[in-house]
Amino acid sequence: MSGTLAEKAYGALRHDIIRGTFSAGQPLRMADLSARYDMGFSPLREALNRLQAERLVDAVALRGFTVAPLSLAEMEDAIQQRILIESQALRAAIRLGGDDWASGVVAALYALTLQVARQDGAADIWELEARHHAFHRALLAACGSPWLLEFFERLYAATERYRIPILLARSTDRGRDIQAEHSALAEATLARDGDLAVALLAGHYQRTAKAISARMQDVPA
Amino acid sequence: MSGTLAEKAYGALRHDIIRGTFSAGQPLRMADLSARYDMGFSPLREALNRLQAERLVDAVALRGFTVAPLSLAEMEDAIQQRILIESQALRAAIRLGGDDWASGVVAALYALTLQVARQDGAADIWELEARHHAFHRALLAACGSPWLLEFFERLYAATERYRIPILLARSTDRGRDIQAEHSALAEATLARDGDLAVALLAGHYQRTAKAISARMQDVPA
DNA sequence: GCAAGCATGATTTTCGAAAATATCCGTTTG
DNA sequence: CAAACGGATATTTTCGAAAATCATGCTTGC
Repeated sequence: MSGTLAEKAYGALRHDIIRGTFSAGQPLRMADLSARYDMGFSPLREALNRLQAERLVDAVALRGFTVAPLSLAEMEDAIQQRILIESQALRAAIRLGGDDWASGVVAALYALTLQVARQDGAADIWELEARHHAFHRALLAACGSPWLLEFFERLYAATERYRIPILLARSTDRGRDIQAEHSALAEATLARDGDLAVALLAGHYQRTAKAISARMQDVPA
Repeated sequence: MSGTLAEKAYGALRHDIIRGTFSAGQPLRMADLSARYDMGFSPLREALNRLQAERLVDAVALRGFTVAPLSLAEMEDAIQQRILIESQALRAAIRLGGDDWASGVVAALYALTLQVARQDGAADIWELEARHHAFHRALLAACGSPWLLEFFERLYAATERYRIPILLARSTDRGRDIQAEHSALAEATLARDGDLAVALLAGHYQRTAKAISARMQDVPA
């Protein structure tokens, strides 16, 4: 029923890095990880190598692994390329998507809206984040290009690391109604208005980049 | 002076997969690899995990690794996304590149031309391929985006697997002067004519896709 | 005083065997 | 006869220890 230990290690490490359990730049020592996840070195090293290929961890020969650092420049690059990749994918999905895709978008937006409305404990921030990811993935699902979808996942993971501090601070971005942006984006998409949808998507991400940038300069570390 | 065994394994396996030493779909058994590369399982598994993250090998839990299969659809997708990624990167490089970048392009084109002129033994096909890769990389080097450059490398590796059979067959593509295409592309780039350069780049790749497609239907296996 | 050399301990990397799981093939059973 | 079962073999996956390398701090020599 369950997969291998290496797969569990990959999932757990990826989660803990993206969600900020391990801080950027922190060294990941084999002995510590072995104790934390209760497994030997072999599955851990396999997971770390996969994460290195995804640029979530850095590795130096004979000096082990560290969590990949965060930088304003990398974040801005990642957001800019997200706009490029996702604009292309969104136009393709609008062109190719059928009813299954359209109803998937509606469902994902609705599930996201439900969670946004629930303003209870901070624990649900992770559920909110999962649904946010699912919504953006649903928009592109019908694009027909495995490569675009993979690049989307890579860039989403890269930028999620930067968004977590904002989510945790619950800073309701003065004046920004993110859920309204999501609704408008979904509406334009379902109306098959590619130009408008892409414009809304780009605006959405540029505002996100601004918010992250502002926060990173406020709280450098 | 040398790195770890895992790094050697990664480089050797990547080379042997891209260059076609291992055929697509072939299972990669640990015992065989251990004998072939003269090392234990640990460094091999690390290399295979990295290659799995790059989609050059497939893995199924407890059933080991196989060389990722080739398909016409994946090739066409990869080429289409290369056009997207590299067009964006080329425009940025034209905008941002300085003298170092420009002379790098000239040097890479010249080195490629020298090798094209040498029509000697088939052994030099690999040198030709290395210089071809270097030329395309040089065009984009100044784009300023690590993410675009990484996607370029990923897609280049993916499409190189499809081009190898054509290179080996030395089929001089009836009527196609590839080196003239490279020269024209470099010329437009150095003249900072983004629109022309991007158009030439797209044409270059679309013709390549056609040639691969034609060959794949001739020689299905 | 201070840099270079050298033990010492910490950490990563690799190996070889053991454990876990899959695959094959002959047998049995309905 | 087909399908399910079971044992033997092949293969992957994981562990624990050994080997290799790095980091630290002390000593030595100038």
